[in-house]
Amino acid sequence: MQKKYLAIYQDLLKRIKEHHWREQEMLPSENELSTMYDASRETIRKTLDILVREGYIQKVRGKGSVIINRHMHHFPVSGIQSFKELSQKLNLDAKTYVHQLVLKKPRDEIQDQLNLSKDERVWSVARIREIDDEKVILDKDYFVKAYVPELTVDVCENSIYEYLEGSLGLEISFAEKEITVEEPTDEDYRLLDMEGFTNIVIIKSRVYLKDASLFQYTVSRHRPDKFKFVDFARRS
Amino acid sequence: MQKKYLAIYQDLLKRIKEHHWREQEMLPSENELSTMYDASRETIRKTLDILVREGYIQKVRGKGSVIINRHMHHFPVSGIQSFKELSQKLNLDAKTYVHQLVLKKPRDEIQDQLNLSKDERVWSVARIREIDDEKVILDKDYFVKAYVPELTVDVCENSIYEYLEGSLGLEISFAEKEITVEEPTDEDYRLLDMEGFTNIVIIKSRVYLKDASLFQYTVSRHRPDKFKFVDFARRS
DNA sequence: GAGTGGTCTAGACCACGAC
DNA sequence: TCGTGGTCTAGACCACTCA
Repeated sequence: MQKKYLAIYQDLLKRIKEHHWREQEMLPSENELSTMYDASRETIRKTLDILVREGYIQKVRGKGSVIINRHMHHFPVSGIQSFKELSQKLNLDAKTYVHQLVLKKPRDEIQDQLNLSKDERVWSVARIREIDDEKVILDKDYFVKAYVPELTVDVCENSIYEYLEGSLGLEISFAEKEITVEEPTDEDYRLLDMEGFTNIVIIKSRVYLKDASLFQYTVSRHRPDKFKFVDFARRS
Repeated sequence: MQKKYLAIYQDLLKRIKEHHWREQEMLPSENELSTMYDASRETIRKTLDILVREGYIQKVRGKGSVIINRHMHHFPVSGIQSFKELSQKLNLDAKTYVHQLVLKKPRDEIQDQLNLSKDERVWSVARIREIDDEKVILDKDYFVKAYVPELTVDVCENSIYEYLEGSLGLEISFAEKEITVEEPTDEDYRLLDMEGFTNIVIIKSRVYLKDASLFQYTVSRHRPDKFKFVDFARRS
């Protein structure tokens, strides 16, 4: 049997997306849902927790669960997503060029970011992303060889994540990201169509697997006009 | 009695921060914790869920809960925080100047962002933040009068959030944020020390209360060199 | 096989909101 | 007072890891 709380979650999510309830309207109470889905109240609460976390509903003590009007649900751009997933969702005219693909001992900064021992090697990939025929993103990925033994230009051109999760069976779990804005380097000017822009948005990520091992470090450099980030945050 | 799962959470968090366990080390199992704290396993799981959500531990099925090495725990800059909380945590030399404080019918964009009816009024506050004697942030806040009946220059100079949560008893619950980079306006050049910078980082937020009502819209404009954002994201 | 976390249950009591 | 969500329990079975 598949997980009950996930099945209920998917059913509720579907109904929410189909506007089965208006925004500001109340969901059925936990007890009602419990009867409706033939599940214990704790199981219902588990599914509602997901909807709360994802910003679809807000629970109000003594009243019920309110459907939230979420402006930003239209821009599904946060969280952990591959460039391919993203460009498909947003229906972008996107191309990827592999600029570099080598297996080597990384320089100190990368070694430090990935907590590597002296002699470990990493796959170093540099890719240029073209959107609407403009080169606007430079992605530099570093994968620990212990987790990713092989990597080809073909895979890098298509989708590394599809390969990692599909063929290698790696399970990505969480990531830390840091966003800053800096001056472009010579390399940025050389590889990207910077037009008049004199700043570049830098997203540095450390990506972890399900067993909490760190396997990837990425530096993604975006031309500022093509950058947008959305976030949903709960207080404490 | 205070909530048991929160008490346990705080105790575990304290121990983690005191490096009671090394990174990569396992926490005691859920059954052991259950005995240690005289709590049911479900209660223990509830406290562990918080630690997982906040990125302190990662659970691994069949093994246990691993302490995560979280580089970014040193930069507590994400989530919902007031400028005062932030500057205190980061120990900044910061000052705030109130540039404008008026109660008025907002312009269309604001009315739209706050889902307001025709005649509702909002407090419109513009504040300039100075860090290390440079004016680098321009904050424009809009508060729905129905929730914030009164606002004074004094409060705006100190901390509006302290006033809202302390004196008014409002409970902030969650926020949607959107980060983009744009060209500075004349106003930015006039009010901020833009030095040579030709871009500005814009953070737009909608802030909601515990009952899911939208009460604040904010546009925060940062000089790019003084901007940094960190994020912790879980996959699906 | 023993131990771990993941799911699920039925029932209890509490705090809060609405009437 | 009644219904809501919030906390907590004791116990069950499953899926997974490791020796």
